[in-house]
Amino acid sequence: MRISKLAERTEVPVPTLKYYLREGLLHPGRATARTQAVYDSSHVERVRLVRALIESAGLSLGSVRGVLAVLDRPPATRHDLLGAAQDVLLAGEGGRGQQDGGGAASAAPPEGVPPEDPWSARASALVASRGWCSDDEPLVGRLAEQLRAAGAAGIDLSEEHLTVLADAADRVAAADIASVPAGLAAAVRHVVVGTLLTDPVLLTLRRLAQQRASAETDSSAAGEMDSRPGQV
Amino acid sequence: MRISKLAERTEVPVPTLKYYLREGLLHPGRATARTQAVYDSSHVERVRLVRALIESAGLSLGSVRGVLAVLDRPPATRHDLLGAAQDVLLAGEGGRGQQDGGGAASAAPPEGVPPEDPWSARASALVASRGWCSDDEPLVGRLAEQLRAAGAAGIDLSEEHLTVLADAADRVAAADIASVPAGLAAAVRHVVVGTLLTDPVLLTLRRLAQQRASAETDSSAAGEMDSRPGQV
DNA sequence: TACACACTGACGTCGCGTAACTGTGG
DNA sequence: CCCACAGTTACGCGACGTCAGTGTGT
Repeated sequence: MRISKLAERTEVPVPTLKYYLREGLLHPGRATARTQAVYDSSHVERVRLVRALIESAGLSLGSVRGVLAVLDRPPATRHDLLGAAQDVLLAGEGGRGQQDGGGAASAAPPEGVPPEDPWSARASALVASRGWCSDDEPLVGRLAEQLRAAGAAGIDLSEEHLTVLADAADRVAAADIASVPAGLAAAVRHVVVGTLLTDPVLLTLRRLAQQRASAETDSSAAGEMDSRPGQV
Repeated sequence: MRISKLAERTEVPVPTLKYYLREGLLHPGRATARTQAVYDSSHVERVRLVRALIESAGLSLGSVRGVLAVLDRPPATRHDLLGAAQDVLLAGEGGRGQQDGGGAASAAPPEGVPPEDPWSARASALVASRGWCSDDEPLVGRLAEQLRAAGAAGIDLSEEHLTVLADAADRVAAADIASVPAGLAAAVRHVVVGTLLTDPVLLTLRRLAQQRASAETDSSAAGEMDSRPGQV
């Protein structure tokens, strides 16, 4: 098929397809002449994948490029698979995370162990208590950063709450891994793309469930209300 | 304190603070003269909150504005609380979601019920089976859209997998609601900000747990590997 | 005077497309 | 001859700041 057909089948405008071609998000079609190229079902799938990652998972084009790179060059072993997949998943979902701390002058001297602020400590403790691999610096660091942000915003997660989150993550992850197909290429695709695309699903479900949970609490206690808007 | 002190305490540059002031993300300081204003701890908290929502939750400034509006004008009842909170949470996290479908000409006639594609049906069924309020159109619609995106990208969630996600969401939501403080203003803050800031935590934990789960599977079966990179 | 501040508008950068222009072939 | 296409460059737009100028108080 030619590009206009591809545009029609994917519901993506032709100029955008050309843009993706230029950006390397879409592999070139097979040229039949110097001004003619044909595209096949792989292109359709690719475009749909790109759109899903952008629209649903909220990835940037750059992150999508990284994902595609992994999918195209699947790692050789299943162990490498997860590593590569995690690298990609780290880059995805916003890309913001940790810039330099610049914490001015921490009181702690530059000993062997870095300052080890309470958030990092908590993150490490959680990971350790779960038996999760603690040698994965980037993810644990990201977790610490997120806990720090929550704390700075006035949200202090109770230990129980955090445990529930970790427990939920554990169950979800078990199901994730259990549903991975046998083939290596299919596996990497399923892990990476599946995780990225079910992340928003999980969050939506959380909101839906919150409504329900809140409705129950709501009906049980309906008298008390003090609206003191001062506490920001 | 004056603006330079505020900048120092929050580690946000003065021009950026002024920008936030202009954009209405930060309430003005109390003016002591026409060229002098003082800021207090509420400003410090506010800035930290804004930064956390932007950096950790990945919200846009516009979404942050919406969140702050709800925090500043908390709804009158607990029931309204959840509604308002959900509205905000819908707007947050990217804002992309559903544009017009433009599905050309669906075969189904324009009967009372809209086409009801399989993804919407599945979303509704899931919500119904869980006993979640099914009258919340936007969240269910978003869920359907996310399922559709996953399907288009070649990810078909099994019923079991989806159930695990929903189950996890249920447990998390119960913990979320259980940890809500008594005061109305504090409650809305906790629900909205807490959810937004623990969303990324949950996703990070999922990744961490995936590593662990994968490592176990990895060690159990280590012989089979067929790398056929053709399948996209 | 010198300085910090308030306020304003212009400017810059990056991501993500869109549109316009110039060929070339069926 | 016309139209669809390939390829390239230019342009636009929104988001997120950053800078520089001007005025005012201490």
